[in-house]
Amino acid sequence: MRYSLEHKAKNHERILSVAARTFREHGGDSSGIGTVMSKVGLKKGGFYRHFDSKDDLFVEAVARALDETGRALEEVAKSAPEGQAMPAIIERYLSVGHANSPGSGCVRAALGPEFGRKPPVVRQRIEALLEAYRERFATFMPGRTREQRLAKCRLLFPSMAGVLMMARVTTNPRKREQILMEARNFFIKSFAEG
Amino acid sequence: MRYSLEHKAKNHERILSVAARTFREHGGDSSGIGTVMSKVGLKKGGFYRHFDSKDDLFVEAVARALDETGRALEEVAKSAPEGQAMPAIIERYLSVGHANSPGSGCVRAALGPEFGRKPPVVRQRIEALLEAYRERFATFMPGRTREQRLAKCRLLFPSMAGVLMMARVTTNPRKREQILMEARNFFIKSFAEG
DNA sequence: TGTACATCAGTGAACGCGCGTTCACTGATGTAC
DNA sequence: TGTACATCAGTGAACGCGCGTTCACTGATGTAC
Repeated sequence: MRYSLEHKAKNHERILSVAARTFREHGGDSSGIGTVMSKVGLKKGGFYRHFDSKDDLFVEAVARALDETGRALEEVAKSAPEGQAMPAIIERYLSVGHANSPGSGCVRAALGPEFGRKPPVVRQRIEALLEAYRERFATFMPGRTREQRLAKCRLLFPSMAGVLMMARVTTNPRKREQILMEARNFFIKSFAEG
Repeated sequence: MRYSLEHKAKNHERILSVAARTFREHGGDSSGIGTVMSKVGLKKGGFYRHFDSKDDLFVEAVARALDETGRALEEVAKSAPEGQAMPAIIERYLSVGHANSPGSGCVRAALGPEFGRKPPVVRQRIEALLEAYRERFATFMPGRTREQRLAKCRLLFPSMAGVLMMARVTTNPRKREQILMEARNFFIKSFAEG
């Protein structure tokens, strides 16, 4: 049977949303199309009416994840006191809550190494998404020129992603909190002041 | 037929060495036991005479990788001029050469997110390996107390791993070099001086 | 020193399973007349 | 306004493939006598 345009758009959204979460939780290589589709309530055969390939879904899911987490961080920044946007962003990024919920968190810390293993075409699409993300956050970054602010973003977000990713190895919640606290202090000192 | 003890030890080493490379190059989830074993020149059925499970191999391969790269960085540190050990380590870690060869590079930047997805028993073994690694490099880190030097390692290595991992997304070699250069400057200023 | 036997690294086949992708088919909806 | 037809989201089955793990079997080596 044929379905309405809204119907298709709604399912497209659902696939993206489920994929963005599942990929971040279990890794892109370990998340099958069949699993994603059945979580949506569809059969895996229907997948190719929505996406060209798994890599295509992967890029779209990364975009979706960056958009979700970017939006959340922007809100944090905007509701922070005058001049405290960047510290607020860092505090939130390096929070225990973020470390404990990879499925709804930063896609770099969850899938970073996979990006570099994708074929060049895919990598370029992801690169463009990350570039847009930096543009989005350069606004909140102190610095004289736009290029300086962008360069700081190019350094801060990957660094924090590395810390978050490694904090997730620790099974002990106290150690996890301590690592994150030390990192928050360091990055706020290095990027949000002076 | 039965084989000599040296024969077994040699094949055990070969499996570890191939796995350490293959896992870092393609990801642990995408590297099969069959592939690893056939690269060694054996059939996959023989794998379980050497390791309990794939997760067991994973941990041993991580240990192997940390040992290889740790050894290389130690040499860099030891042949650096007086007081320049840490800058030398940072320069090497954030080099184009390292970014271009994940298969023989830092296992954090190659497999980091996978660590956090492993069952607690596996994660604890990896945590212990990372702790030993920090102890190894705290020696070269400036700082008054042992705890201070360890804390700096806990921050520096994950941060650099994040930068390296994200630098690998860029397809453009010039951009890659620039990101790494900016990061080298930043981390040397933050960790190797003052 | 020589013989009998136990060990066990490696093989080859099998287990059930999920993978990404393709495709003929369905039937309600949107479109053209 | 009513009818005929094209569209296409979703199904269900199939494609060949590799996955992690198990196991009966092999035969040269190490061990015990």
